Parts: sequence; structure tokens; C-alpha cells
Amino acid sequence: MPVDLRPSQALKLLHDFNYELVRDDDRDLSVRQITILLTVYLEPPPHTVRGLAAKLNVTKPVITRALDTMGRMEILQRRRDPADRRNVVVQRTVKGALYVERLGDLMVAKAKELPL
Amino acid sequence: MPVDLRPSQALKLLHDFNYELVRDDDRDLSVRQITILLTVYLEPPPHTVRGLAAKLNVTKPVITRALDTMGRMEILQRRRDPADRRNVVVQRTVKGALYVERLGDLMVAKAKELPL
DNA sequence: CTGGAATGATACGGCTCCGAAACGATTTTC
DNA sequence: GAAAATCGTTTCGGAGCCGTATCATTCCAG
Repeated sequence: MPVDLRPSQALKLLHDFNYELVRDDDRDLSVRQITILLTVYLEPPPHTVRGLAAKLNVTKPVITRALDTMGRMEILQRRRDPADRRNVVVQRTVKGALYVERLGDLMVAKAKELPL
Repeated sequence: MPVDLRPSQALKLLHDFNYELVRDDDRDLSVRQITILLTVYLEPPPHTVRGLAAKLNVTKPVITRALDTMGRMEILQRRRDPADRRNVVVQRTVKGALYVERLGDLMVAKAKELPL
């Protein structure tokens, strides 16, 4: 059962959701960072730097830097692949799972408030 | 009738939507810029720099710079308020309306594809 | 008319991010 | 084993955005 959403509702949902992010956080994650984060949390592992870069159509340093930033925030984690030590596997963290959960709950709440 | 959305659906919708933005555009608007844009297009005018800054809980230069950027993109427009020439009124443009419409359609399309 | 208040823009130093290129480490190929 | 390929990181110059403080313009009160 697909979720039925009219364009005006979609735009209001997008606005209300982003509005909360902007209002609450001093510093926001970028759209790229959010997409990387959600990819890791929603799609089946393993996630490598190269794989994420190819999937998102960005260069590898973009992924490396995003991992630096979100690693510092402790919402993502690097791990060397023991099987092939050239690879870096990107993993979830407890803090990151809570962060993502908060995003989902916020979106659900804003969807509930949408007019007819 | 509120839109019913489960957290897992919300997260997937958020991911798929952002994913398209990241993949398609070389340079993305920031979350702040998108919020400013949608505020102008969804809420009743007039919109001033000061008003937007207060509403979004950011400083005035943030709005000024966002208007510089999005003005260059021609998706928003500055106009001096003739009644009180200290004020700058932020207005919509044809190009901006198309841009916002595209955002809404993209979100609707991604919502339709959501599983059960 | 003059001093102060309000508004948006600008200057500044700092931080993050960008893509391209070069680099070190590791694995694979021959 | 030596050479080539792969992978992630780092470096580089450049660009955008950040908040604070300041500025020019405009309005308004007295």
C-alpha cells in the first residue's frame, strides 16, 4: 500500500520537517551527510567508502570527510575490513541509531499534523 | 485526514528523496536554504529579512547571504518595500515556482514507491 | 530638524566543504 | 618477488557559509 501524498502536502511536510531541524540545531548536517547516514542505516551492509561514493555519485574525499565529521559526532564508525585491509567498512553506532530514530519520529509527527 | 506514515517509511522516504537531490545536482542547497525557499513559497507574504531570520532562529546575515545565492539562481527575488524603504520584501519567481514544484513532485513520486 | 531606532548589507576571521591530484598501504597479477 | 591495480586518505587552492560587529539608509519621535 503506497503512501498517498499530494504535492501541497509533500511540500508542507518537507518544510515543517526542515524547519524543525534548522530551528533546533545550531549546526545542521548537509543534505549529503544526511543521505550518507540514512544509506548506512537503511541499506544492508557492508558499506565501503568506494561503494558509497559510487552510489551517491560523489567523489571519494566527500565520503572520507563526511565520515570524519560524523565519526566525530559518533553517529557513524569506521572499521578496517580484516579480510581485505584496503577496505574501510562504515558501521552504525548506538548514538547514530538514536539520531536516525529521532529523524523518523520527527517526520512521522509532522506528517500527522498535515491538513486533509 | 492526517497522512499516516510509519517511522520506517518516513526514513525511507527521506532517504530516497535526498538521494535524488544528491545524485542529480552538482551543488545542493543547504537545509537552511531549502527551508527559507519553502517558507517564502508556502506561507503568506510579505516576507522580510528580519521576519525570516526571527522565524527560522538564525541571524540576519544568514538570510542576506541565502538571498544572494538564491537570487543568483533566480529562484527568489528581492524587492524594496515602497511603503517603508528600509524593508526588503522577498518574492517568488517563475523559476523558483518550478523548482519548488519539482521538489513536491519528487517527494510524491518517492512516497508512491514506498512499500506497504 | 535632529537624535535615535530600525532595517538590511557588509567586513572580518574562522571553519567546512569542494574536486583534482598525489600519496601510502594493501592486494592481485604475472 | 616485481609490477600493476585497488582503496582510502591527504594535500592543495578555491569557494561558500558561519556569527559578531559595524555600516549606510530610512523612518520616526520630540
